[in-house]
Amino acid sequence: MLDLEKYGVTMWEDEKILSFRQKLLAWYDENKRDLPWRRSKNPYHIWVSEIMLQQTRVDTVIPYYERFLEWFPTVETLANAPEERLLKAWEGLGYYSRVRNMQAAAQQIINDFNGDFPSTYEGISSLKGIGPYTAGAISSIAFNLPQPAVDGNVMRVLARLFEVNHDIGNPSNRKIFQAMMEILIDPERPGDFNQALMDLGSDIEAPVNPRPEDSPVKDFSAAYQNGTMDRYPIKAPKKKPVPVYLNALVVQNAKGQFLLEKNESEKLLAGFWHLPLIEVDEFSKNEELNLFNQVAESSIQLGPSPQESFEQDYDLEVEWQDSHFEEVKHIFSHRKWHVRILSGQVVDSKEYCDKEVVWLTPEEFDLYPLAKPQQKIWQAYLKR
DNA sequence: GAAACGTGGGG
DNA sequence: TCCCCAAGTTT
Repeated sequence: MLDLEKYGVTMWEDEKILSFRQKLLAWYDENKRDLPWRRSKNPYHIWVSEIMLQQTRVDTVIPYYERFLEWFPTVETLANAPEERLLKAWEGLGYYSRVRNMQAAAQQIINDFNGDFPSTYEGISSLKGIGPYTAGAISSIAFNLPQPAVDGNVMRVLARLFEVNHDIGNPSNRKIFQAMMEILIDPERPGDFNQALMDLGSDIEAPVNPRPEDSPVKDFSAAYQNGTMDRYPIKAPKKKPVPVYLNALVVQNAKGQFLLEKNESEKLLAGFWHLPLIEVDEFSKNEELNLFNQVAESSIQLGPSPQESFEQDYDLEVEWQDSHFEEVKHIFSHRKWHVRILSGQVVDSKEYCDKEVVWLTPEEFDLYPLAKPQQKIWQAYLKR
């Protein structure tokens, strides 16, 4: 057992702990939100909701949750879903490895657990994509096991209750909050206790504009009593996304079809389809001039233009258009894309290319999973 | 342990 | 516009 005193945390006496549980759960019973996944104890449903809720708001999740269970009503249907369908179900939600990991976990359940959702903390933890938070959440909510579910909300609430002087953004400090929760959690209603803290943390004890005076447990809160609410939780600022400059090539053939390519990367937006993208160091002001006037000259100094690289890589001959499109910007957690659109008509195609490409009419776009940047690029193209 | 991994809402 | 944030996990 972790020695909390070593981390400057003095745990309450037993009596105070009992009183806290009572106060918090009474508040939860009166104020809990009516959410779709709270009407179910089916571990598969709880699992789907918990994965979707990772780093994602409740309002965003609800429609995705409903549709996901229609498309994949059971672990088995999820295990056997084709990739395109899987990504389509998650299209727009972000952090797409979540759904890939879910499918891998569904296959684990079929193969290693005889198709039955594991009912122990250890078994649940063994599933792909389930870390300590999610294992605790499913264990406590679906199986009534006394396991803490320590997420950002819980750490923020606890940091204020106990004036914890450790950065909640540092993963190694998670163990402090885990140890506190192991003592505080209500053994009779662990799922409700965990969810009560999360509800409290997402609204009344929100990260910005909290209303601590409305908290049902303000009498327990050291930070509230000492007037130090603004100091907690301690959290280092995040790094800014790194700018990336890209040219998107929108090329159309004689049939009015556009070239799309599957992202074979295992990383960013893996498996999604996109208009071909060519990264450049930076946008230069004379780039547009290069296109029409100075291709040969610029090639010597700057290397091939994006258009030349594209025609070479895709074995196409393209007549480029002199169109100007609005720059598309898209911010990821770690990158900021600046995308310029270049458009043209295919003059000649060698009908061969080593990339996985497809020619689609705009009506057919819906059949393929397209992430947000691509949707933005297409909209900007249409606006012209 | 730091970095990668999406997107949308709100001040 | 910019910045922060949201029910994290994997590598």
